Amino acid sequence: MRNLQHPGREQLDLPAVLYALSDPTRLEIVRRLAADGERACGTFGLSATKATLSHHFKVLREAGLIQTRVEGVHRYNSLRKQDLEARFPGLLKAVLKASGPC
Amino acid sequence: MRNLQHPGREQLDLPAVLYALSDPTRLEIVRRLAADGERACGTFGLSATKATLSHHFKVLREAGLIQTRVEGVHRYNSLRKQDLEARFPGLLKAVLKASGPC
DNA sequence: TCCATTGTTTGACGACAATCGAACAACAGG
DNA sequence: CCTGTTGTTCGATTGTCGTCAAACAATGGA
Repeated sequence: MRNLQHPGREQLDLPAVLYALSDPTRLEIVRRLAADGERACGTFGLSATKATLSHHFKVLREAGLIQTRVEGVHRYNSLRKQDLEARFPGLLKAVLKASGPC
Repeated sequence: MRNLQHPGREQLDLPAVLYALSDPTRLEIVRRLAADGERACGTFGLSATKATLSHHFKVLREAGLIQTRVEGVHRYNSLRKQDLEARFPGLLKAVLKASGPC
């Protein structure tokens, strides 16, 4: 549990990324990370339980959308903007723009 | 069955669009429509059965990605490029680019 | 009118996904 | 140590998805 798995930049899979983004809760997480930068899991104020949110973060992490840094008792999540831009140019920006004003 | 349902431009829903694109078979259909323009359902040479393909076309249609025109015994499908571009600027282009060379 | 073609619908099946409560693990501070 | 905090994992439930075969519908042509 100390070391979290993140796929490499070359392993990012487009269908998996699109699938991860197709859930409203996960899309909201990504929007906030894009707007506010790094955040701990518990600071999103979403209405799901801890277990459900942990599941969504896992889906996002395994799809390569976010990376999670462990520091003490917290997990700080951030968007993998550069990896995503390198692999899928313009995609993240288009999705964020399409998801409405921040 | 004569008149097919297509959502209006304003009704296009981003999670639904991303979900529709997150299946490899459906993504391939979209890629070919983008490359070749209008095509009948049976001309894609995909390995799934008629029933499965019909299901995928329905998902794409109901998400607003394609429109289907009935002519005789054929259903001609085309990408709703302009509606998609109006609602989600840059998204389709980024997805197509990310999905590999045509 | 009969038949072949094209695509949809139905019903079924197995696999997977979203959700939750409860138990667990790791850590920080007293 | 003990305790509270933060987040993960487990087990179970409920629902959805992708897939297929079979039946059906609509059309055009022989």
